[in-house]
Amino acid sequence: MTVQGDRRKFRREGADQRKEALVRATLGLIAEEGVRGATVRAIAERAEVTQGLIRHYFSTKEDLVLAAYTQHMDALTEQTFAKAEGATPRARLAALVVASVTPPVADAGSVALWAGFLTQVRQDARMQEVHARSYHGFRDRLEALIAEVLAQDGRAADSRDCRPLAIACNAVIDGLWLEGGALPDAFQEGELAAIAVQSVGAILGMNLTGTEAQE
Amino acid sequence: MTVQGDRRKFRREGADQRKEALVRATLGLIAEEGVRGATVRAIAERAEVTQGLIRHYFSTKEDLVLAAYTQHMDALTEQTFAKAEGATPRARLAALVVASVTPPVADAGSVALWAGFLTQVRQDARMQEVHARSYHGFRDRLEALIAEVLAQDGRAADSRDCRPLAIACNAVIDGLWLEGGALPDAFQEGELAAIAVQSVGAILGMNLTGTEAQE
DNA sequence: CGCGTAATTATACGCTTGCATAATTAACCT
DNA sequence: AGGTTAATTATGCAAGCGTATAATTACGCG
Repeated sequence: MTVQGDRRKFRREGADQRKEALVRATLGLIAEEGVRGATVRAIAERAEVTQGLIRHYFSTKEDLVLAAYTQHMDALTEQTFAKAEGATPRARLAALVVASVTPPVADAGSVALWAGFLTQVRQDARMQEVHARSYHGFRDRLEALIAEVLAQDGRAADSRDCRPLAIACNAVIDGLWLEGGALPDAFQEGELAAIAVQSVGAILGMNLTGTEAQE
Repeated sequence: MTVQGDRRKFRREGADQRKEALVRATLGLIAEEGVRGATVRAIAERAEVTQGLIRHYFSTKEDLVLAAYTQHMDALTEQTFAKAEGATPRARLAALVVASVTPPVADAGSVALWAGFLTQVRQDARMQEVHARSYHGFRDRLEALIAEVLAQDGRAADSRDCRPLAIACNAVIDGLWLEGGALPDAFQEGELAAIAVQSVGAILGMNLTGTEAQE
């Protein structure tokens, strides 16, 4: 004769699915409510489990946040480069630039997420590592693409020349990404994309406008 | 016969001085420990008062944070433009660009502060207002300076042309400011400044290099 | 000099937080 | 089938949070 209170029914799930659900819940909460809103209880509720389960999969909340940060940054880079398609290197670069300042990569939630994590990046060595890896990962791929574009034009394309260009292009992209996400109403539809393509073209000394649609 | 416990001695101060001390303590804590570390108790301790006094000057902690944010952003803009001196508009622009990506404007604390506040910007209408005012304040002054520079070269300088240029230049500056602050060890001394001057020059279609030292 | 009052301290309350631990139960194994 | 065990829930705890309120005290003013 069991007491049979109104104890909650549940299904057992694989560790990976549960972890991912918890990570998703964490990201959603930080994006919408800020780091402050991402409490253990709120995360559990959004993932439709009870709070104790979090401890079963992540030995501490810090670990969960680290996992969430890693996934978010990886997804951001991947999402951006996935759209960098085209016949010519120049077209791929233009497409990449446009994708960087256009939803879903550039939106208020992504920026809020990024900013929310930055605080913890300064205090947690593991977070710092993910941050550095993510930044360099993006920039190195950007530098490689820039090198391709320059080579196509018969211009010097070794790293000494390309590195500062990549840093500069990355900065414009980041700046516009940030401002678009933090102040969405300050710009017209497509305005940021046009400015981004124009500016990256200027920095590289070539005309990139229109190339994202070519071929 | 007073009980005379070891009650803390204190000095009375003007409202302005106390408010400013509390604001300074708040900014310092957010920069160093993150928003999480800026508790009422920690702020009071750093300002060398007891926590009750905060409520005497700010009716809520939110108000204190708003005051701190306002002061920080205003100081940042002011600090930057204060260094934008020079005989020619071109020299002033170059100096402004360099100052934007050089300490004390660009440093880890300032960036951390900015990121820490961004969360609250999305949730508090008053914070949002300060954010928008601060961004546009900086960009409008930048646009005016760009217009001067273009006019000197005999180029068109109305707002339709200058606005996108100002947005783009602002973005490079912000991007480099951000990356320098968030990842200080990834760049060499002066590297960001050189890239910034180079890139802004490219965007505006002119050579800005070296002008910050001229005259 | 002593009185009044605003500035400051002291204390406490109710809530939320992250984390620990014990009780339960769904699903797999033979 | 039924026992085993890992996944999940339920409950509790100590610490820290922002805020409220009452008790003190420094200081200007007559």
